[in-house]
Amino acid sequence: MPRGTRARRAAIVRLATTSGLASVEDLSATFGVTPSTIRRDLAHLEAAGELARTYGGAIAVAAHPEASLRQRLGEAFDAKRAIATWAAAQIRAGETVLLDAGSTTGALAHELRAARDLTVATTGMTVLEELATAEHVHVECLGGTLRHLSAGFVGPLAEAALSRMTFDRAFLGADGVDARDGICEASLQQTRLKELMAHRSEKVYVLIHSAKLGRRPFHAWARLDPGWTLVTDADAAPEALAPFHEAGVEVVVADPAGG
Amino acid sequence: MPRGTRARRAAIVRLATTSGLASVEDLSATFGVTPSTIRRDLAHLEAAGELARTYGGAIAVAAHPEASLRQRLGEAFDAKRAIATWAAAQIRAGETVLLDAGSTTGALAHELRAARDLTVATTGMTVLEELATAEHVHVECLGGTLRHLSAGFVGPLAEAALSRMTFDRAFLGADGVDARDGICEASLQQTRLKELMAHRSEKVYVLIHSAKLGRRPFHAWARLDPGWTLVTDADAAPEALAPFHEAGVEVVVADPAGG
DNA sequence: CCCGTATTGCGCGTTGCGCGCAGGAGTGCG
DNA sequence: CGCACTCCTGCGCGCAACGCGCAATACGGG
Repeated sequence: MPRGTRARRAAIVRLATTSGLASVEDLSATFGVTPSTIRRDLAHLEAAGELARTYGGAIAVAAHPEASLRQRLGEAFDAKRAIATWAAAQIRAGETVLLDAGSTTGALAHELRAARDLTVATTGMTVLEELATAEHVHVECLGGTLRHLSAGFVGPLAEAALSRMTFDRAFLGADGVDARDGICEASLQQTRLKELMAHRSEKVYVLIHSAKLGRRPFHAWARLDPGWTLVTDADAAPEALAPFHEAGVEVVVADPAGG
Repeated sequence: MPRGTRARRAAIVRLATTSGLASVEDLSATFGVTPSTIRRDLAHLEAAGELARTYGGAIAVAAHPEASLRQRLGEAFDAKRAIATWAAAQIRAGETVLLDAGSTTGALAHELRAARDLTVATTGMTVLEELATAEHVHVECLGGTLRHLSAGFVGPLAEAALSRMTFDRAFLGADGVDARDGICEASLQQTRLKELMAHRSEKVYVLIHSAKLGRRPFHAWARLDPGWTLVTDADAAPEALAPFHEAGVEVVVADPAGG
């Protein structure tokens, strides 16, 4: 193998997956080889499933990695969909609901795309992306400072917007949840916002997949007033749910079949 | 529109996204139209970011189409990049800038992803998506009611957030622009917001690709105070720019090479 | 050293593509 | 009702990109 072939093909994949698109002409100029060679490279890479050919170039098959969020969307997909399906079924026509940031609330938004006569307010970009093309859903973004890690909004603008609205139901996510301490998050800014969200809503649901139950990864807590509902998936261990029952929290285990 | 065009294009998207791949020949046979028509359909759908063209057909774009990728697939990419590159070069370290909703401002956001010591406020989802993973850029979302068509925010929440901030520079998009009347949009809600955005900013730029110059597609206008700058691309006809020169508007023609 | 394998550049014929043109269907207006 | 306007459609043409075969070249093992 003439030297550099392997490296060149790897570089083509890297270029294509970072910029999304790569043209035969550009690649040819970049590597100092003829377009024929590039075409052959692309044919190889396409056969290997690393790229897709286009007219005049190649396109990344799975665009940017964007690991953190995409992976979180990927993991526990079935559990999140089950939770989201149950949550979506609680919502009545004409209501105004509040969706927190996070992948589980994003899954809920996905279920609501076909809804009509519904107002959704949110602090999460995943929710916005799901509902961006949902023509018949009225969407209010609360705004605020973008937290890059969670793709959600926090801070004064979000709090100010919250003070101008109330909601029939709030669906909150969490990094951890405890029967007495409430919701656990990485920062007090987030927990203050979640407390506000809960206070502005008639009914509060905490959507959390079973692996996060009982976890206490951080030390900022949002206390919740009695009457909230914990929604989790069927993999939840009974002993993990017991403290919530004892504390008088309503516990819902979402059926994967979509009940 | 001859009946069925809309339905056929929707069906093409469905076929492509379910089977992953669709050829021009097959589609032509399936719908009983000529390959030319299918190619035009695909061109439309590609510009809308719903598909990617391949040699002889089309391929489904990833489940969650990456913003920047959709933009590259979309129309007038080179022009928008040229405008965005010039605009990005105007911004100084430590500034706070305001980015309107729209694909051109999305392209500007793309150029700012690697920036440091910069605060970006925006009403556009394309901007948010571009900067979602830009760790070192401080992003403020103004919030508001989502306009599904333009993927931007308008209304009271956005206006309230604007009243709490001021900016060094504002970069506005437009559906049309006129030397005397200012910015043309589909609704007065949008134009009022743009007027507010302009008033809250030291320097105002209108980013608009040349095809929109002189177009008056709607009848809601945002008047701009003197001193604003029109930024367009090299395809702009001199006679289209003349009225702006006469009105004392600073006109910038962005060099595609990236000057 | 020799040989097999993989790669490269080049020229060829083929194929799909974009564009311009003309006709037709739907829409809004006087 | 006619008229202008817009959008979609089919067709033909020039062109760009493609795939393929050929000969030359580079690398690695026996």
